[in-house]
Order: sequence, then C-alpha cells, then structure tokens
Amino acid sequence: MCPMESLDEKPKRRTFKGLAPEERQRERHERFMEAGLALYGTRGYHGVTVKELCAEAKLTERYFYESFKDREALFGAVYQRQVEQLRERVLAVIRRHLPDPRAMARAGLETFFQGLREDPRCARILFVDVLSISPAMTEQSRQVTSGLSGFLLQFTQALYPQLRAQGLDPEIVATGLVGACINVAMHWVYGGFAQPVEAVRDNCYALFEAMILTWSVKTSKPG
Amino acid sequence: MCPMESLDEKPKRRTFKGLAPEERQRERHERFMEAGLALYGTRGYHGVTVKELCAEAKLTERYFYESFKDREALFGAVYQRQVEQLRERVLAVIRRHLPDPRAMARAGLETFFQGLREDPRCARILFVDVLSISPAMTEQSRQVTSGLSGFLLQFTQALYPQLRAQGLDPEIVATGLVGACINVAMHWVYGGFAQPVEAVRDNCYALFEAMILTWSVKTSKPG
DNA sequence: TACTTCTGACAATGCTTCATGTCAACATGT
DNA sequence: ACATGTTGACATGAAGCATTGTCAGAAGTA
Repeated sequence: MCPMESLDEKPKRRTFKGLAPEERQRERHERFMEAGLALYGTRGYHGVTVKELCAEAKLTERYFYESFKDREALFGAVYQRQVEQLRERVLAVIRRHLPDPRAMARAGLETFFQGLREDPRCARILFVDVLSISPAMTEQSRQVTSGLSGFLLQFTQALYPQLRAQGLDPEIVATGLVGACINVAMHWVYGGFAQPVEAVRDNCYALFEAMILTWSVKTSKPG
Repeated sequence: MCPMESLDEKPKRRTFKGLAPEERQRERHERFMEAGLALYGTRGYHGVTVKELCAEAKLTERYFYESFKDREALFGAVYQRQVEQLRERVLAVIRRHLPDPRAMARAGLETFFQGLREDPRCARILFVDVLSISPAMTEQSRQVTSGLSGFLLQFTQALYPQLRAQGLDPEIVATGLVGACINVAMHWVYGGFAQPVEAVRDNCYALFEAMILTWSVKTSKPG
C-alpha cells in the first residue's frame, strides 16, 4: 500500500521470457504477418477469419487487435511487404547486370518469376485478392502497377533514348507489358509451373524486345 | 369439395398478369440477372447480400432461391452471360472485316474495349471478382482466358502460317498478349476512360503486330 | 361469387463474424 | 514468497447473413 498511489497509474512494462515489451510486440506482429501470408495467400482474403489468423499465429484475438485495426489492415501490411520484397530483389538483380540492357531485363524478369515460384502464396495476394477487398486496396494496387509500368518506361527510355513511338502512347504500351507479365505469371503459378522459368522469362522478354524493335523500325523508316 | 381429391395434389399452374407460369419465372430470373450485373458489377461479389439483390430486382428471397442455388450461382450465370455476349460481339465484328487481318484484329480490339466502356460493370465481373470467389469460379475464368489465348493463337497461325517462333512458346506469348489487353482495359476503365478508344485499340494492336514482326524477322534471318 | 393460385412482406431460425471483456494461471523482479 | 505485469482460454454481445416458413391479400378461374 503505497500512500502516493495515483488513480490512473500506468502499469510498469517489464521483460518477459527474456524479451523486452517492444520485442515481444514486434514478434507478435511478425507472427500475424506470417499467418496472413499463409492464409490469405492460400485461401484468399474473404475466406479467412480473424480467429483463424490467430490460430495460425498461435496468438489470441486480443493481440490481433493490438497490432492491426482489422483484417484489412493486416492484408494491406502483408501486401505492401510482399511488393517491397519482390521489388528490392528484382532491382538488386537488375543493378547487378548493369549495363547490359538485355541481361538486365532478362535477369529482372527471371527474378520476378522465380520469386513467385518460391512463394506462390504471394501471387494470390499481389494479383488477385488485393483487387477485391475495398476501393482503398484497389487504389493501392493500381498505384503499385502504375509505378511498375512507370519504371519500365523510364528504363527503356533511358536505354533507348532515341526511341519515339510513332502514334503510340508509351504509357499504354507499358501497362500492356506489365499486364502480360502478370497474366503469364498467374497462368504459370496456377498451372503448377508447367514450364521452366527460363521459358517464361524468355517469352516475356520477347514481348519487350518486340516492342523495342517495332519502335526502332517505325522511327527509322517512317510510313 | 371434390370427392376424389388426392392427398398430394399438384397445384394447377396458371396465367397471372397475362403471363404464363414459365414466362413469369423467366422474367424473374432475368430481373435477378440484371440485379446481379448491377450490384456485382459495381460493389463486387463479396459486398452484396441476397437481400440487396432482391431489393434491386424488386423481388423477394423466395424467388431468388427459385432461380439460383445461392449467390455464387447467380454470379456464375452473370459472368457466363457477359463472357458470351462480349465474345459474340467481337467475333461478329471480326467476321465482318474478313479477310483483312489488320482490320480484323483492330476492329476486334476496338469492339472489346468499346463493350467495356459501354458497360464498365462487366469489367469488374469479368476480370476482378471472378478470381476471388471460389476455386470453381477461378477455374471457370482460367478456362475463359485460356480459350481466348487459344483463339488468338489459332487466328495468328491461320493468318501467318509461315510464322515459327524460334525458341518461343506461342502459348505463353498468347497468354501475355491477352494479359496485356486485360491490364490495359482495367487501367482504362478504372482511370475513367482517359484515353480515346482508338488510342487503346492502336496500342494494343501494336503489341500484336510487334510480335508478328518479331517472329517474321527471327524466322527470315535466324541468329 | 366462391375457390384456388400466386405474390410480396416479413418473421424465425441457426449460424458466423467482429470486437471487446473477464479471469485464472503463469512469469518475473524484488 | 509476494505483488504485479503478462498471457491464453474463453465469454459476451451486437450485428449480419443465408435460408426456410408463415400468412394475408391480390389476381385469376369457374
């Protein structure tokens, strides 16, 4: 009985199982992120409940709402992480193949596809469910893919500054090429990786190269 | 009081409001189909309840379950109808432009995009929600897009029988081209049709042409 | 008019989910 | 050993949903 006891005293946070409070919380957060990847990535967003996420994370609802506002917030966090992981990986590989544009593009594509094969769960998260959750998530996805085609655009224009598409809108073409990769990836993943990754990489690269070639031809001999 | 009254007598079906029983049922079915298109196409599959579908159709739950086993069955029917409508329209236009392959492809593409602009609701149904409902619906969508790339393949190979893709898998390329059109369409629709339909059509056609050109080049002068 | 079918409004059931709350058991530092 | 922070199991409540059922009245038939 301490005499100066305040009425709204904060509980003293302390270590537990050898971990500081922040560490424990981060670990719980992490477990939910992995549970989200596991369940959302296999059964989709709408088929998964908070209770199931908790069971997968071996934690209880209380801690779920400690880390995330709701189911959608967890999905958004998982989505964003997957995007950034894949992006970093692809960019790193592209950098490693500087300055050969052909090698850069092919290696980037291969890394993209290999990432999906290593963890097919992220394919569903990145390309399917994100579009059917809420307008906010749809917009987030739109920005990601727009950013991707923007990068693609910048990339090709830096490599081939002389390219001027006659009557073509580079933004639309870039959107198309991104869509091509995504659709190929989806069919590849859902088809059980029937083709070797090199085949997928080469065929997608062929689309890129075809466009560059077309642009060169159109610009070098107009009409 | 008829003396021979059977215990399990079937109710005599009769006309009502000048319509035969079958006509009435068909009309109810139709109203649910339109309600499904309206609500699924704007708010998505998961955000719509049976009650809302009934309100939109101005009918009651009883009649919903008369026509459809559940919400998913209605979605499947709406999806299938939209696929077939768009396909018929595109095929009709393509036929009308025989035998000029360039005109056929461009007109087909334009009809595809124009169909989406006339009724943006079907974009969501055809490309987004169908993938996140159930494995069965996902498979149905897969078959549709596979059929589409199959047609594309057959089309180009019929027009350019000499084309032999060196080291390329025509199936993957076709999948990519279909994905390109779908992604361009999605961004076009969700971006509020910022570009004129001719621009979208021409840029997608450019992708097609680029591939054909690439194949021709690769086959005529190998290496 | 008398009878039957058809229709719409809505109640009822049973289930599931989200989100919060309770509480005893456990772990820790003193 | 004790007081207290921490945890997991479970309870609770409000809400929403799918599906079936009830019933009075409108619309057709004879």
